[in-house]
Formats: sequence, C-alpha cells, structure tokens
Amino acid sequence: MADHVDLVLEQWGEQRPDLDASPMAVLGRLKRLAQLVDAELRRNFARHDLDSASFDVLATLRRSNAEHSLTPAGLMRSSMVTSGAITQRLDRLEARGLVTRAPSETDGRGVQVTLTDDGLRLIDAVLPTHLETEQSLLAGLSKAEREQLADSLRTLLESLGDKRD
Amino acid sequence: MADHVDLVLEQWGEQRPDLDASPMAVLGRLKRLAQLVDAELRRNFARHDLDSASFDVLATLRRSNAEHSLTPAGLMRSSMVTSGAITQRLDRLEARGLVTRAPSETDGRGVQVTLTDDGLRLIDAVLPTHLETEQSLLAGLSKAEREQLADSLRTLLESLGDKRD
DNA sequence: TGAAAGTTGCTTAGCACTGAGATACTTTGT
DNA sequence: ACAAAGTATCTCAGTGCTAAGCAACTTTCA
Repeated sequence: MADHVDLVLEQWGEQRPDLDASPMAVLGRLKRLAQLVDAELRRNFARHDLDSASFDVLATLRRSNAEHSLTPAGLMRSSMVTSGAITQRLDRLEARGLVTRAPSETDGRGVQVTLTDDGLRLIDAVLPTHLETEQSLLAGLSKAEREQLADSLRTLLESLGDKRD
Repeated sequence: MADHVDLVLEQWGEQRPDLDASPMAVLGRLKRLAQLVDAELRRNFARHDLDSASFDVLATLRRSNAEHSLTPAGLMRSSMVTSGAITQRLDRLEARGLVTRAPSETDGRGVQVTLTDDGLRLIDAVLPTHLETEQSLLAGLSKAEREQLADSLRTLLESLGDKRD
C-alpha cells in the first residue's frame, strides 16, 4: 500500500522535518502519473506511425466540427503549446498529406487547417485503440472512483482558470 | 462549472457518438493539469536560475540521505527519464559546481553523485518557495479533498505498477 | 481617416530529451 | 577459472519544444 511518492514524503520527513511537503502528495503523483500514461499512449500511437503531438492535432480537428477544420490559433488554445510548435506540427502533417492549409477567405492573416481523407481515415483507425488503451489504464479504479477523480481534477482545473474555450 | 475537457467530451459526443470517450474525463484532465502545474513551477525555478530537470536532481539528492549522495542509476529510477538524460543533467550541474561525480569505491562501473555546499545552499533556498507555489496551486481544494485526491492518484499509480523503490 | 495597438502565423536558435549503441566492469553458472 | 549474461554509465544523432522576434494584416479609437 505505498507508491514512490510515499517514499519521497517519508524522505522529506527525515531530512527536512521542518518543511510541510504535503502538497507533493497530490502534485508529485500527478506528475508521475502523467509521465506513465504518456509513455503508454505513445506506444499505441507508434503502432500507427504517429507521435503524441500528431495525434493531438488530428484528434482536435476530428472532433471540432463536421468539416474537421480549425485555425492554427484554435489548435494552439486546445493543446497548450506555443505557436511555433503548432507550425511545426502542421508542417509535418501537411508533408504526410494528413492535413491541408488554405488561406482564410475572411481574414488576410488567417489560415484554415483541414483534415484530408487520409487524415480522417488514420485518426478514425487510431481512436478505438486509443480509447481501449485509456480504458485499460483506468482499470484499477471503479466507475464511481473514476467519476469522483474526474470531479476533483475538474475542480482543480477550474480553480486554476481553465475554461471551456 | 465546466472546464476545457467538458467541451472536448461534448464535441466527441457530437462527432463520434458511437465512441465511449469517458476515459478522457480523467486522463485528459490529468494531462492538462500536469502541463499547467509544470508551467507554474517552472516560473518559480527560473527565479533561482534553475530548470525543472535540475531542481529534480538537486531535490532528489537533498532528500535521499544525510550525505546527499546517490548513483546516476538511483536518480534515473526516481525521475523516470533515460540514462542519457541523467548524464546530461549531471554534466550541467557539475559544470555549475552544484554536484560532484566520484568513482564508486566498491563498483568499478559505478559513480557517486554528491551535492556540493553550493548545491545544498541553492536547493535549500528554493525549497520553501517551491512548496509555497505548490500550496497555492492546490488552494482550490479543501484539505479533505486533497487527501481524497491523493488517495485516488495513489490507487491508480499502484495499479500501474508504481512501487516505493 | 490614420496611427497605434493587437492578432495571426511563421522563422530560427538553442535546449533537453529519447533511443540505439559502445565501453567497462561485475555477477552467474558450470 | 572462465565464458556468458547482466549492469552502470556515457555518447551521439535525431527530434520536438520554447522563446524571441518578424511580417502581414485587422481592429480600435481619437
């Protein structure tokens, strides 16, 4: 009944008993889990010749609307990376023929990114296995525990200013 | 009462109602939170001329034992990065005079990494502000909510094989 | 209407990580 | 005692990100 973070907290208690290291019980685990989950999801993406960044873009386009189309700024907001990262992700996806970039009709600065047929086929092929992988990662939690956990995480996200956007 | 992940789930419900996207309620939030928290902690580290990777190494050495000493392999286990990453982190810290590398006395292959006086001073200066930052990130949750959240995250970590190690 | 401020997407340099592989040493099993 | 397997650390090429800055365009407001 102990994970790596329990050890870390114990060590802090011995070496720096004057400090209150309790926030690490949440944030240390959060970081560690995110790393483990990422590594597992990456393995699934790799089976389809994808990386996490490409999946992120394709999935965001796929769910956004019936046209599977969005601006780079919209992709940036959704993925929380910088504009430079979005440009490079789109460069790679465009080179593989999975998305297209077209100048916006209304805004001279703007670009419209759209999933190609190949892109749509690929993301629709990966999605079911992706969700199976995610499901299996959560197998250690009951449905009720998952919902409670999701609620706590949402409360925390909202307290940090996360919005629907 | 809605965060970005609520929007994502809604969009999947519209574009792919056949899929069960519910795992994203937990894992999507986990990823998003980890990114937000990382960015905030980074800002604090930067005030002390540190990055997250360096803080990670210095803090691990600080809490490990009274000698503040560990092998690269031990650091690797704790931080979940590859051996190549540890080598490069140590190169940087050694160049700044914050840690030393000495050949192991018992194992010809081994190396012993130890915090220098400067390294100890630095990490002890950063730790209090780090914990304050973490505390403030969790301000949106009550003590009971934090404990419950930490428990759920530990259950999940253990189900994925995380050990005290 | 025109200047200032803001927005959008792209470019580039620098950085830190991964993954594969090399080297040196230790442990295991016969 | 010795070969085979295992372990510890480092090297290096490739990759993807950030941060800063730029150019083109739009919005705001006096």
